[in-house]
Amino acid sequence: MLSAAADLGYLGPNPLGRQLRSGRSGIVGVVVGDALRRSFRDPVSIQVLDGLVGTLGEMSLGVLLIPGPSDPAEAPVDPLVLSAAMDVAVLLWGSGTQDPVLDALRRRGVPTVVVEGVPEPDVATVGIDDRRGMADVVRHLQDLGHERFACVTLAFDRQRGEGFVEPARWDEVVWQVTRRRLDGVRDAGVTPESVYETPASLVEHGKAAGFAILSREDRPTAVVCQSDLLASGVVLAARELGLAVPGDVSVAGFDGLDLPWLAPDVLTSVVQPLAEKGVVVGRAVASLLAGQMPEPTVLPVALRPGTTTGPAPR
Amino acid sequence: MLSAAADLGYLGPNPLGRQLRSGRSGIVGVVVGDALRRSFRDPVSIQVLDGLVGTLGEMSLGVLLIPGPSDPAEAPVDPLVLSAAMDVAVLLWGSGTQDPVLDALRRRGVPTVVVEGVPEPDVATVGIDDRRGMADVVRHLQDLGHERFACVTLAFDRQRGEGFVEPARWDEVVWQVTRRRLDGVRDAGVTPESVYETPASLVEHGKAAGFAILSREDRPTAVVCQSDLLASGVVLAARELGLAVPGDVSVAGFDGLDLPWLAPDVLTSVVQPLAEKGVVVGRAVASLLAGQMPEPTVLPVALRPGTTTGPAPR
DNA sequence: ATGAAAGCGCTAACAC
DNA sequence: GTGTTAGCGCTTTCAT
Repeated sequence: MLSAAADLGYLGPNPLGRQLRSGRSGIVGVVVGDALRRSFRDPVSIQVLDGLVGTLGEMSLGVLLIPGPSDPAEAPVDPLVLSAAMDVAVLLWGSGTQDPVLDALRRRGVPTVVVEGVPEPDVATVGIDDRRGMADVVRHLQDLGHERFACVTLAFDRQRGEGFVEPARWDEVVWQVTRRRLDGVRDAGVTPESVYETPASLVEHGKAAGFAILSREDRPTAVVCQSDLLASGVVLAARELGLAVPGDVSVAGFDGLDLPWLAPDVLTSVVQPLAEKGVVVGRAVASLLAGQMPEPTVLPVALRPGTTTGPAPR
Repeated sequence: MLSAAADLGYLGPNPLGRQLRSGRSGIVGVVVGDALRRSFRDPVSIQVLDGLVGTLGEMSLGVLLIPGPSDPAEAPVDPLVLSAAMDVAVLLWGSGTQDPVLDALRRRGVPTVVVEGVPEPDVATVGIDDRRGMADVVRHLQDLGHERFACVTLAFDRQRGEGFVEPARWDEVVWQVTRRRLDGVRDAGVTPESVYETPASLVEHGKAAGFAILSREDRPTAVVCQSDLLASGVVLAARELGLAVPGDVSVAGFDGLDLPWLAPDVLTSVVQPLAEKGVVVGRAVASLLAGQMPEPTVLPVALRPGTTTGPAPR
């Protein structure tokens, strides 16, 4: 009988019918917080996505990739956000309040998990204690005698500026990750001598920042970066400028990535549990599907001292 | 009136209804040829995916990520392949004939684009001329006087072995990319002194291969690698062994990636148009949706001589 | 036990 | 032009 059906051209149950009937698509829309080409080059997003896909796969849920806002000029909301079938949405790298993507999802009534965003009552949130992690790494540098700091930050907002930012703008940071990590530095009682904004977490931007910061006459003794890729760019810049790390300048990052090509150095960094974050997001998705609103989760981070930080010179 | 509807709890048109009605889900299932954690760490897949997502986005199509076969022990076909709604499927890194994933898609009647696979009449194929590219880079090395070659290859099959492979197995390569690039070496008239299989295109595996190949007494003068990540691992291994590149050993890769952390070296490589490949795949998807079977496409590659290859020693 | 029917939310066709 | 209806393929309910 089954073979008879096959002969007649029946190709198996049509998922569309089941989906309409059940009201469920089995799809989780994941808005990566940026153009895909950038997100995908970012090991941080990748590892979170990996943990997430694994967890969702066990629940027979698929991941629909949705590009986040890319060019400042372009429409901030991808059409898929507006019209794709999805049971739950995940915003990786949730920006601040008043995110147009989040607003659109709210209007559609799509339950949403925001990663690294601001906790709000109607969305699930998963984040890390990055403010404290940043404070920890700055204190580590203070213990080593450092007093003159520069910060290399992620983008402040959709404009994605590149270059030194005057102090007046330090409090006008729209993107939460950038903001919290900058606040962490100040929690340790430090006012950086300079803050350099980068448009994205890439080695090349870190390198540019490193050249800009370290070729000044009055260069700082410690450079604190908001990501490991940025930090490794700064290390490479220092090496090319003939500066010893950490002899002349200490460099610290954030994320706790493996950076084999920095060998023999190991970057001092704040380790965050990336794959676990993906798993926790997956569990939050499951809760929302079950009609529950999970508690906001804040995962711990840990300082990992490496070989790129050392006693302040002189 | 519209606001009245909103007040009554209407949240906009339900995509599920439209999908059932139109018979179209607007979703393209992309089977990444590997566990996501590996694919995502691979800049090659990422760039193709980026070009693909961009092109599909313009057509209002979404990308559903589907993990490929990961562990040899696990089921070779992800449940999503069997039951997710999708209008077209894309197999990145299509293996050989008799791919269980492709068979499953055939049975479901899902039109499919295979990337880097074997052309077959009922599926669209997009690939590159990698066999010829490999022959070109080997000839480049021959012109430099090299006669003693080692090859570092991608995985032969799902077993993903790691280590030297005896000549008897050189013709039993299941995965087509590996096979074609190995054939390319022989097209140039070279029989490698040794072939080293790696389980995945990662710097660390290249490093292991480099140590194994270059610490032998009778080491070759040229190491030809099937990917840039593998090649850069070999370069790092050579450096750590105190060998000069290209003074003592020349190293060539494949893909044409930017590898800033290899600086000041630029890897000699065969450049393939990665993002363009994604765009071409996107166009093939569009053809299939329009009911056409696009011609098999083979994109060109180009040798990019860098600083990691030079005259053979002595 | 097996079988018939209703309805999920939409769109396209048709009637007013 | 505005309104009604049929049906996409499935699952669930209800009747046999």
